[in-house]
Amino acid sequence: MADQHELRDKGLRLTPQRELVLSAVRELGHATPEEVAEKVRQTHPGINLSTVYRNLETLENVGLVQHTHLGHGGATYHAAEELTHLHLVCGKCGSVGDAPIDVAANFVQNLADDYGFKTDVTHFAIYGTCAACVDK
Amino acid sequence: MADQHELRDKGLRLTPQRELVLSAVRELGHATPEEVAEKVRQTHPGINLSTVYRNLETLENVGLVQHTHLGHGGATYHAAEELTHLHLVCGKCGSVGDAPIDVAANFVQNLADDYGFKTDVTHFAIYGTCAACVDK
DNA sequence: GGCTTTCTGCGAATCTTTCGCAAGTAGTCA
DNA sequence: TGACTACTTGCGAAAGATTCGCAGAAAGCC
Repeated sequence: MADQHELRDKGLRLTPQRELVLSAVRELGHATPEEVAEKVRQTHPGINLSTVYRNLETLENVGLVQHTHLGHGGATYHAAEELTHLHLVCGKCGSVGDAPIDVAANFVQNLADDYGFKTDVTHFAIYGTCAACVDK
Repeated sequence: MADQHELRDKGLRLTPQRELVLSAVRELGHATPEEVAEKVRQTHPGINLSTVYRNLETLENVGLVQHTHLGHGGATYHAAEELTHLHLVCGKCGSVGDAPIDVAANFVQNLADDYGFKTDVTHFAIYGTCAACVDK
């Protein structure tokens, strides 16, 4: 794990808290700030929620993590390198499925062609009803 | 305006507050609860924010309005009959553009075919960078 | 080792949304 | 029209999420 280089290269100080926040995001796949804090507390019990928020923001500024809106209110964070799928959120059962970004390829292309809009499909979840709930 | 029928037909009582909330949503196109409250206060200064929230929820339950996530945290509300477009939110300048749902037609189809997922494209905004900001 | 600047922890402040409760009122029935 | 009941409103408080200010801690640099 070359956290040391990654963080230093971005002009950030290397603190235990910061490294832990970053690796928690990577391990969790997607997580709310609250979940990240809980994960980090397993190895560093005293960490403060404010610190988690601040580090998520900092890491996002330098491009190491990104957040996505999965619904309700809260954002969830991902490691930037894992953002290769989009999220299918079911409004009925609340499940979150994944789909490769390819399925959106021509949608993205349409928006680019017709509106000059450069879409980041991963930023917002795709809302709807999952197969299981449709069948009911 | 046949508010009277619409609301009564849904089994709701016809209160000035409720009518005003509904017509505010219709006039504003899309608006946060706070904006709806502000609009309603122009004609009914004493209205309480809780009342706005409760009415938006009630109106949503009977299908007269719907909410969409445009970003940050808050939801924005639309009149149900106007939900014929999707929202293109620019992460740079914050502008919200519209596009007909047709541009997403084959994306929606892909998700249905491959995942059995029935997509409601209007519920979440589409995030990205608008033409004006791309050019910069 | 000492210095400067950036972080962290902590508590308080904000903001948004929800709740409980008592008073008000729309719709209903005689 | 007058009373009755159930649904609504206003208000204040509560809850949850996120941000801020500040003082002490510690990372990186010489």
